Amino acid sequence: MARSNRQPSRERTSRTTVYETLRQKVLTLELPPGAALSENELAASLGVSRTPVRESLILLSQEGLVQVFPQVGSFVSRVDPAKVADAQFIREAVELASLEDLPADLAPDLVQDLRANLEEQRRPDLGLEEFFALDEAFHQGLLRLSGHGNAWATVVAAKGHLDRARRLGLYENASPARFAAQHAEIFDAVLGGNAASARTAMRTHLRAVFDDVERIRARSPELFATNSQTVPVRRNVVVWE
Amino acid sequence: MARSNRQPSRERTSRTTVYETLRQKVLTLELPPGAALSENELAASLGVSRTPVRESLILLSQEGLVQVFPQVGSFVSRVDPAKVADAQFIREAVELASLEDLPADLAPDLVQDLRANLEEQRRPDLGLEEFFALDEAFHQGLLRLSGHGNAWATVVAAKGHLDRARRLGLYENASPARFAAQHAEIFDAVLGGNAASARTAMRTHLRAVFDDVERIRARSPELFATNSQTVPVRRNVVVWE
DNA sequence: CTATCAGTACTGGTATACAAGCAGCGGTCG
DNA sequence: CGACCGCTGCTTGTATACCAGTACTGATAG
Repeated sequence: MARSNRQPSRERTSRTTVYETLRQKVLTLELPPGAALSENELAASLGVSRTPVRESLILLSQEGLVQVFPQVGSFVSRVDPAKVADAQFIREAVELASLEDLPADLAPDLVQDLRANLEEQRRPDLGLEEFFALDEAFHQGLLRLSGHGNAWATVVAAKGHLDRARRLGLYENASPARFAAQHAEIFDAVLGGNAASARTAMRTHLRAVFDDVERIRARSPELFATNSQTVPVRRNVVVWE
Repeated sequence: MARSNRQPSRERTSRTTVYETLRQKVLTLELPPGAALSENELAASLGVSRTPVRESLILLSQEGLVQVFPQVGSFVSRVDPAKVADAQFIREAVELASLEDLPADLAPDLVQDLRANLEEQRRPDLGLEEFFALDEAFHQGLLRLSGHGNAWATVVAAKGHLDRARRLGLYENASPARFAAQHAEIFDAVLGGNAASARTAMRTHLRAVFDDVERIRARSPELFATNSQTVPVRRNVVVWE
């Protein structure tokens, strides 16, 4: 067997790379909702054994991004509108609350980072994935302003379903410019110390994508969970060679 | 053909029981912060193989309750004051936000549950663990009133460090009566439709334990993480028999 | 033709074997 | 005496073997 580059020195284990790879593929919809994930197939394609793959799937399962049915199969979770709503509620609660804790004088370096971030968002040739990365950094940066940057990890863990819905929405109308403008509006209100309008702008912004979910659902229902209990279906194993 | 309502027949796996057992022992401080967790020892004592134990430790590690150092060992995380603060912030944000979403007419059955819960909390011979269980149910019940019951799972995942600090505090003064009274106060304000006083009462309540953390830390510093980088130390393996 | 029922190939769950790294002990050599 | 260095026993990481359960397939009986 070909032995891959062995370098498990510290913290960089096979499991972490497999986990990050799979998580990214799920969030970017490269692995679409409903896709079957075979531990054996993933292990073979990633060049590792079942163990790290399996442990990654367990982690993703705890995040709600993957569903594991014993003796049946593992599947990318369909986007659950209820979970999208939950994530929306949590995110709004946390981000709005952080605006209340903004200090009188903001940390200059954090402000500078946010400014540069907004500048990047205005680039006309921005790709969607680039915009998502900037968006993530922007919102985490806002949390940092009030000293609650670590809370972002919790928000991230909860908003997997929301993120996939967001991507579905952006893949359709593909207009990050509108969100970039909203970001700038929030930022200006924060800089001006106008807490009330910052709250309003933030709430408007966070609900913009959320309101699109039903529209997307009507167009691509197969990506969403049915209200009834999700049913695992083993796909036909028809291989031509 | 009607597809049979397939429910995950074997949700009860070794891993889930091991995970729940370990998590409970960590939260109740039966496994105190800093304790060494050997996968082999745990497997032997629980009567299973390393696999489910290991997978449980990975899950607990993702929750921040356990730290795993490759090739060194696994340890129960020391209570991190920063994470306690993060959990406090998130919990306060979510629970206060839910109060804003309370419907005009509350669901009668949920109200009845909460009323019975509060009645239980008044029992004079209530044990600490019983009180904790009631406390959890009460707060989740409040979230349910506003239709955000599922958000509790996210709060639970984030508040592991906070819970351990709470237990440390309660083990000392052991007066759940004060918290029970605060619960009743919140509930009365909710029933009366007085959103403002409900918010105030909730905030006061949630911060009561939090303010005790520093006092506890002064008395039992070994249970808390040092601000400097935590250093894993392999304990001496001296066994007399 | 239809219904039934084994066969079978797959699934994830668990147990086990082996690999690689860290720390302390104690002998050895300068 | 002191620095070094391999031995030893532990740790977690990974690979693999085996198990129980499930669903599709296809032959077979009615």
